[in-house]
Amino acid sequence: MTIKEVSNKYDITQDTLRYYERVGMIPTVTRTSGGIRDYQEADLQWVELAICMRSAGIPVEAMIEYVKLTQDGESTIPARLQLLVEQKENLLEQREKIDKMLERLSYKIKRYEVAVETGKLTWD
Amino acid sequence: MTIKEVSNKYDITQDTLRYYERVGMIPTVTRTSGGIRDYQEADLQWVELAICMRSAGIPVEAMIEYVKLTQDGESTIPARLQLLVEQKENLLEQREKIDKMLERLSYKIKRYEVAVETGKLTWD
DNA sequence: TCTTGACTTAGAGTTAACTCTAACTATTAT
DNA sequence: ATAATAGTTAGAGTTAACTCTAAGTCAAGA
Repeated sequence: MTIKEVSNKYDITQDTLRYYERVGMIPTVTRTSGGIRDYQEADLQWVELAICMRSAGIPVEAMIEYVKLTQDGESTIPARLQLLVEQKENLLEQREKIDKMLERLSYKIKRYEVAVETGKLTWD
Repeated sequence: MTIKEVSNKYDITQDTLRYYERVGMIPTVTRTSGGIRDYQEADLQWVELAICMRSAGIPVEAMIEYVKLTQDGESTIPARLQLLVEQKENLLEQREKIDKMLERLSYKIKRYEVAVETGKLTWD
């Protein structure tokens, strides 16, 4: 699969795909004899993981560290486990913050809905 | 309340407090006769809202827009409502992404836990 | 009165995560 | 064979959200 196809498939720019590879957020992608990227299934799985992590807000740095560890063999499994557990905790924290804000928003929205209906702002 | 006290209370730098005010993320804070910030209860509520929104990942731009609308009287209530509904939808989307990643992380973590116990990586 | 420490503003600098540019090479269609 | 298209790298530029610096003002204690 060419970089263009991958770009379309995952709706991500070619620049970003090259950037992810360059900084080590995904391992080096398979090339053709001419040196052109030719994404294999394994490469695509890395891309997909990278996109998923980034969209959840996990920093590029963490992903780079994880990729490094996977390249260094099975002795790094405990370190990988620790890294993933840390990121999971971060995400749980972030979800807490979002939930808190969602509640607050719901309250304000209800208040404004009443105001729009009645023409008057009520409470506080 | 001085900026220092607010800074300590909410664990946010004085620089950031001034920045929030400067860009209009919170309305202008009450001053002493000498021009020094003297946060009143209403000011603190804005600060708290700003911190809550930012920690949930709502962009500064959206908050600025919201503050502008609140300064422009009750005629802007429908616009405020729309803004808040949009932000709520964004947060729900973001939470979805986090949940997806959390599931993925849990799966990987389980796999690595088994690997650490048995000394062997299983599945895929 | 003098100094210390907290405050002020304006504006420059930093960081993360892209995003773009330039100069070049390779592949494909005519 | 050659033009158009798509790819390559190295490195500069951009954006959001702070964060820091400089130069100055103000209030309280020795």
